Parts: sequence; structure tokens; C-alpha cells
Amino acid sequence: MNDEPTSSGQPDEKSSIHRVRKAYEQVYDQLRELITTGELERGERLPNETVLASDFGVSRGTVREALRILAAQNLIRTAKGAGGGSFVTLPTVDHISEFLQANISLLSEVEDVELGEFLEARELLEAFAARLAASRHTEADIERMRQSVVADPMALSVESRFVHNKEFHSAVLGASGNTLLCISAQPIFSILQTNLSRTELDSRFPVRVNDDHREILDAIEAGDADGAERHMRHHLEYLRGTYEKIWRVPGAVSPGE
Amino acid sequence: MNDEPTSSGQPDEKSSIHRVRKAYEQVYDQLRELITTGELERGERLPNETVLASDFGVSRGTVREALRILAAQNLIRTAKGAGGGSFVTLPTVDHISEFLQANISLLSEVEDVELGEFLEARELLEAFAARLAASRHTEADIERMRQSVVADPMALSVESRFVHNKEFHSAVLGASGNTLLCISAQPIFSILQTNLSRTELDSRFPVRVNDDHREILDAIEAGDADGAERHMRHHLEYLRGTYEKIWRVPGAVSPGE
DNA sequence: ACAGATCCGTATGTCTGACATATAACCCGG
DNA sequence: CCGGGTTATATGTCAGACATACGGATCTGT
Repeated sequence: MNDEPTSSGQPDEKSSIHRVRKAYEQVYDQLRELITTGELERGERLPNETVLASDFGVSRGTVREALRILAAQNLIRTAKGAGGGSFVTLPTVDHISEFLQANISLLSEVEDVELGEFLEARELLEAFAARLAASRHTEADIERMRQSVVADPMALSVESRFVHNKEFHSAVLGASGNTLLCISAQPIFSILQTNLSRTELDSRFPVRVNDDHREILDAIEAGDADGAERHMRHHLEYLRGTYEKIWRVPGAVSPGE
Repeated sequence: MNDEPTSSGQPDEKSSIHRVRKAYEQVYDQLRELITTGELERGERLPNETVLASDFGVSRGTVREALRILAAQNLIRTAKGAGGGSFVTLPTVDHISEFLQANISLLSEVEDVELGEFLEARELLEAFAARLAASRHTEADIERMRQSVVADPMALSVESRFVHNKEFHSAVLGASGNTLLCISAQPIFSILQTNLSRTELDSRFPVRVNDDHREILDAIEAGDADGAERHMRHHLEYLRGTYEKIWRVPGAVSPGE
């Protein structure tokens, strides 16, 4: 009942017979093709559902199911009303990060992803990002980092500290100038952070974090790549200890509804 | 017309009024919640659409639109027929990679992600993966790598070489023992590879690649972390030159169709 | 002439009810 | 005991209707 016959299939399936593809999948395929090839440009409006239905020779319900899939992948957005309809909206970094965060969380429950893997990946990505940031940062990047480092973190609310913390790391990633690093690192950071946020512990913790951030910022601003990486590594190693104390599986909930 | 009022919102929105959430979104939300909290276990079957409809107090069509969204996110799979229905299927690494590949491709068109970013990220991730693989590999990992290194690559078809190449890098990532590295690196590799596959050039290229792979494999098998990383770096630097010659934007297509 | 209230067309959102079709399980005869 | 046809149960698909939100055109009062 649980075996998945299609898993890890060798590419032997030379049979040129195709399983019937459901109508809404075919509509989805074709619309997706139009969007990804750029035939439909970003922001452009698709024909309304009734027209699409008659164009594809299917019912409106079928078209709508295809549109829901496209919307779920952030390829379109739909709006009601007169000026409404379905508009092409290509995905953003934030969309992708959000998706990744959710899916990695789920995956880590099932396939048992260890805390160590999160920390390891994070250290690799963020340390490198700090290094790059030192040589590539713009003035705007620095400004953004500055705004997330404060004089007295204890004067802030827990949520506010949370946001500042998130902002700092996000800013460093952004300053790295490498979109792919952002996409990879952001969700990992978010998952760790989400778990941490529920159990703030030592009162010296926020101060230490803020100080570390300032140190990293200074190195980046000075263009000191080695220093930036070193300080980031040091910071992350400190955090490692904290996470190892409070860790629990991302999506886990205490039993008993 | 294009402004997105909810983008990068500061957490100021304390207004507790909520925009009406469409019925199919509410159904989706609730089903998703049931799945992600583990209340519905992997493999478990949801009630049939008619029952869901009456449970949620909506029509079957509405339920179906919600199910399409869940299916698009690989949270369920649906099957026709007697034993059919909707089954919970948590996402796999492959699902996530596939999604990422598609979305990064799209993103790189719009937001202009440079080739350099791909190469930079790949070098970081795969070099580190090779290092980890040297100390963490299992016998199965080694076997998998061995099978993708051949005696005479020129004896293979272009597609076969393509598959072997993909398999080798995938095996190294797998041997790193870090799922997050796999998730991050796999799509980046795939995008680069997809573009390369359309323009094979120098006939010495496949031989060189195969030799490099063997060298990396040997170092990993010997448990030589430094060597594995060094050889992988060297290999990727060689590839860098190739990519820089043939690169074109991922999703671009020649006009006229 | 202009600002504001009102009406109206157009799109998605939702419901109802029906039939088509794939599939697993059951039943029955050899 | 086995093989083949039947049936029950799901999803897949269709058609038509009404609800609802939104943008713009139209009407109105000062």
C-alpha cells in the first residue's frame, strides 16, 4: 500500500506510449509553456476563463483547476471584478524562499534532517556571503545592516529583536550580490530562527548577538573579507551552542491535540 | 496597476481586519494544516471529494480547486478509480529540486542572474560537498560514483554522457550526507548542465571531465578531504571556462515559433 | 463645470446536478 | 482453485446558473 513504483526510475522507459494526461494538466502545461517561454510577458493579462475554456475546448471548471495550479506556483495571480482576470506574475526570491522553508521543514520531519546539517549548511553559506559582502557591498547594503544593529538590544521587544536579527542576516546575504546564495541560505536561516524564537533563554544572548553583528558589519564596511568571514564564523559557532541546547524538530507538535 | 501593497511590509499591520479569503483557499489552508502538523499521516487517504465538500460546507468544485493547489505543492496525490482518492505524499528532495530549478530559471531571466553567480554558488557548494564526502561516504556512495565514471566516455552517446555526468555530481552531493547541500546545489547544477547539453563542443571535453571525475572519486574514496576539495575545485574551474564560452540565459528561446 | 453618488458591465467565485471513466474488489462459474 | 466478467466507488469532466467584487461610465446636485 505504501510502495511507490515510480521512485528513482532508471531512464529505461523507452515505451512511447503516454498515460492519458488529464485535461486540466494539459491546459496547465500549455499555459505554463506560454509563460515560461516569455510568450506571455510579466504583467500581461490572460483571456478570461470563458474564452480560455472555449479556446482549449474544455469546460470552465477545468480551466479553473489549471489556473489554480499556476497560481500555486506563483506564475499567475487572479483578481475579481471588472479590471480583473489572470495576470502573469513571475516568482520572486521571497516566493521561492517561502516555498523552500515550508518544504524543507516538512522534509526534515520525514527524512530526519539533523540539526547539524542545518548548522553546517548555514555556516558554509553565510560565512561565504560575509566574505563576498566585504568586497561587493553597496552603500544601501551597509545602511540596511546598520539599521538592524542597535545600541541597546534589551530595550527592544522580543519580536523586535527577532526582526532585527533576521534583517541583519538577510542584509548580509543580500550584500553578497549572489541571488542563489540568498535563495539557499534564507530558508535555512528562517527555520533555525523560527525554532529559536520560541525559547529565548539567557538574557545576555541578545547583547552578545548584537555585538557580534556590529563586529561583522564593521569588517564588511572596511572591506575586510577575511575578517568578515572570520567574525561571521565565530558568530555562527556561538549560535551553534545555543541551537544545540534548544533544538527540536521543526514542525513537531506535542501530542494530544 | 502593478504595485504590490503587501510587498516587504513592515510588521506594522496591526489591523485585525482580514480580507475575505476565498473558499477554496480556506479549504486549502485547513487541509494543509492537517497535513503539515502530521495529523494526517503520510500515505493516509483523505475523505472523498463529496464528503469533504459537505464537511467544509462547500461545493465539490471548490474542494477540487483546493486539492489542485495541494497537489501542485506535492502534498497530496490523487488517483481515480475504486481504491483511489487523495493521498498524503510529503515532498521529496527531488520534488524540491525540480521546483527550484524551474523557478530559478524563470527568476534568472527576469532579475538578471548572472552566470557568475551560478558558478560561484556551485563552486562553493560542490567543493564543500566533496570535502564532506571524503570523510562521510558510505560504500553505496562510492559504488554510485564508480558507475558514473567510465573507461572510455567517447564510446557513449551524448545523452548517456550527460546522464553519467549528472549522476557523478549528484552522487558526490549525496555522499556529503547533508540534505540541504543537495537541495541547494542540485538545481544550480541542473540549470548549468541543461544549457551545456545543447552545445557540446570540443571532443576532448568528455575525456577531460571523466578523468577529473575519476581523480575526485579516488580522493574521496581514500578519505582525503583536502584532495577531494582541491580536485573538485580544479574541475569546476575548468568547467567555468567552458560555461563562459557557451552561456546563454536559461529559459531564452530563439524568436519565431 | 466639477465633485460625489449611482448604475452597469465584466470578470472571477461558487453552487447544483449530471454523466464519463478508471480501477479495485467482488462474485461466480468452470 | 483459478479466471473473467460485473459492480461499486472514486475522480474527471461537462453544462448552466447565480453571487459578488471591482472599474468605469453615467447621472446628479451644487
